[in-house]
Formats: sequence, structure tokens, C-alpha cells
Amino acid sequence: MGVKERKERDRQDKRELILQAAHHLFLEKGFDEISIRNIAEAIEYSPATIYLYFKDKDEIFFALHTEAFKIFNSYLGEVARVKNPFDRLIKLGEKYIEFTFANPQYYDIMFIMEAPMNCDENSEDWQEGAKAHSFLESVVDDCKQHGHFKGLDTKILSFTIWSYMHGMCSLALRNRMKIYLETERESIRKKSFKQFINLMKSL
Amino acid sequence: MGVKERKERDRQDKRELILQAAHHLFLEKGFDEISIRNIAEAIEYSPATIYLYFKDKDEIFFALHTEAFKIFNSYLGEVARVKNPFDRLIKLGEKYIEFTFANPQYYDIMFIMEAPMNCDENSEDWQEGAKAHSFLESVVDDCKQHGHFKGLDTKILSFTIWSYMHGMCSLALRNRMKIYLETERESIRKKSFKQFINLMKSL
DNA sequence: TCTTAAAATGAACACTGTTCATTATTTTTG
DNA sequence: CAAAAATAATGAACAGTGTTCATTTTAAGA
Repeated sequence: MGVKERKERDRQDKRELILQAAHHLFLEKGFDEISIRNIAEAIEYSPATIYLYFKDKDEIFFALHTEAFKIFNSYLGEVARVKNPFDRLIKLGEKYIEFTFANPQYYDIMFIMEAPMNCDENSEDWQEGAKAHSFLESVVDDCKQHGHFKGLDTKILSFTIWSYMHGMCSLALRNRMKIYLETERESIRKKSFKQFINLMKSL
Repeated sequence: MGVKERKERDRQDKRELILQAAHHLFLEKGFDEISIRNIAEAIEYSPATIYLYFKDKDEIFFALHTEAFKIFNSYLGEVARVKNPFDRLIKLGEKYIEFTFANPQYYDIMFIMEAPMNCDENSEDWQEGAKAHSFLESVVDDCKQHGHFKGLDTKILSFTIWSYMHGMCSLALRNRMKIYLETERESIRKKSFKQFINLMKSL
């Protein structure tokens, strides 16, 4: 009676196929090319078929969003190897920035877009996102254990740091640094980041 | 020969009419209701007519974006009245937050959406946005003159502050605080803000 | 082989932004 | 005032979008 199980496997495989097609389109041609019809064409199925495997487009975006987090987390491997906690925090920040500007599209689905968040939150695929976040908290906690951030709550400070990082990155990504001359934009970002690190160091 | 001038006035009036309709739809029904056809219907003109007054939809969004900044700037009046520079900075932050959560849609066009930024940057209507930003810089500068922020560059620190504020607000608006329990989300934000203020105070 | 259950689809619905040839209106000129 | 030129407005179309559903195709079990 392995039929039922095979069917379930086939179902998951097709889900994966759709997702891979979406991912490919996304990487090669960017966001606007991810339409249900485009995905359907890529896997040589009819558009309606997609709806047998995904509730709607947002659910596909949500799936892509967890893919993006996997890639993000792969950036963190290098960070984990840094021995000194505070240096590790700095490295984490640097890698965050590196990831952002190397994969602006991914950053978008992860932290800016509305679409993937319209999904049922019971979805267990929050794992990857949660992993990234708890990594930050653990680094901050390690810093505390090494005498930094006296009297500051780990959770709150982690959120504060994340907020700054996200703010800086998303303002740049979404072109809100137009108020500055084009030539100075990058330098402002970099100086601000250094300033923020020094600020953290003094705590 | 006042004909040419009247024509120009009529043109501006119609632009205004379109914008007002867009603004109304936006406020009453939200973002999704702003389609060219919806705007056209509201002012009882054909959709094609809109294109005689605006290059494309992004240009309408850009115009709405400056409207939003005007409202934002009206929030700053209260801030300017605070005598002590550092208290003024705090008030600015508080008003920023207040504005954000009272007008999430406006915040969106101002700082998150891509659409309005796809416009020719020669547009002189950057005024309102620039005003808000230079206000922040002036407050930071006043703080410096009162002994705060020793050795820190006004421009860079202003960007750092803005980054934090934007990060915190946009993570909340775009539902990225889902990793926290719903009951604690607001308190995390508030505590983080207080923490950030204390951080600034210690500089 | 026949029936039943599952999977895939074509066609449609109600939209979207945008363009352009055609029509209606207004202004200028003879 | 009437004809010509200039300006304004439009209907219709193009090429798309997400999504649904009755119908058909395919696969499984009796």
C-alpha cells in the first residue's frame, strides 16, 4: 500500500518543481517575471495547475522567502567562526550588509515585501527566519557575558541593532538616500555603520 | 493675451483634481483602490485623459508622496516648540513614531514603496522631504551645540538615527515582528526606543 | 475491463497600466 | 461670423495580471 505515500511524495515533488521554477525566474529576470502564468510556462503546466499545489501567489512568495533565509543563514557560517564575541557581532553586521547588497531581491522578500507575510502564521517554515534572529540574540548574549552591554536587555538590544541595520539597508535599497549626493551615499552608509559599532563598543 | 495663462491654470487645476481624487481613494479605500481607471471614474473622465496630465502611475505616486510629507511636516510643528535640544530630539522621535502608526499608508509611500522613486529626480517637489530631513539635522546640530554627541559628525549621526527609527517602524509595519509574541511586540518597540534614547544621551 | 477517484486543463471573469487613432471642443485667423 | 488650426478628450485595443470552475484526461482499485 505504498501508493498513498508515493502520491504524497509526488505532491511534494511538484511543489518543489513549481518553487524551483519560481526561484529561477526570480533570479534570472527579477521580480516582475514571477507571474503564475510564467511559472506555469516554465514547468510546462497550465496556470490552473499551480493552484492545486499553492493556495495563492502569496504562498509561493512565502516559500521563496524561506529559501532566501536559507541563503542568508549560509552567510552566517563565516560569522560563527569569529572567536571574540564583539568581533563576531561586527562580522555579523558586515555580513548582513554584504548579503543585502549582493542579494537585494532576497532582502526584499525577507524584510520589506508585504506578500509573504499574508500567509497563515502556523506555517512551520519560520524556522530559517527564527534561526537567523536567534543567532543575533546569541551573539549579543555572548557579548554581554564578555562584559559588554551592561544592564541592557539582550532581546531589546538585539531588536535595536536589527532595527538600525534594517533601516540603513532598506533606506539605501529603496532609494531614500537620494537626498544625499550620489557620490557620498556609500560613504555615509559606511561611516554610519562604523559610528554605530563604536557606539556599541562604548556600552 | 491671458488665454495662455488661463490654459496653464486649467492644466494645473486638472492635475490637482486628479491628485485629489487619488488621495481620496487612497484614504478611503486604501492602496489597492488607486488604479488609473478608479481615479478616472472618480473625476468622471476617461482613463486616457489621466495620461495627458501625468506621465504614468508612478508620477501620481510621487505627487502623493509629497502630499504625505506635508502632513508629516505638520507633525513637526509641535516638535519645534520644545526648547531643550535633546528633548526636542526625543520629541521628534516620538512624533515620527506617532505619525508612522497613525498613517501607515503615508509612511509607506514616503519611505518604503518603490513606485514614487522611479520619477525624474529633477522634480522640484523634493522640498517637503528635504525639509523634514534638514530639520532632523538641525536638531542634531543643536544638540551638539549643547554639549551632546562630542566628536560625532552631524550628517552621519542624523542618518544613523533616521536608520534606526525607520528600521524599527518599518519592521513593525511590514509585519516582521511576528517572531515575537503578539502581546510583547509593542513593548519591545517601546523599550527599544527608550534604550536608543538613553544610548544617545550617553554620547 | 469497468468504475471511481485524482490530476490537469481551457476558458472565462474581472481586473491592471498604457497607447493611439479618432472624435469633440476650443481658439485663432481670414 | 465661418473656416482652419490647435488643443483636449475619448473608445477601443494590447498585452498582461490573479484566480476560479466546469470539463476532460489520466491513473488506481474492484
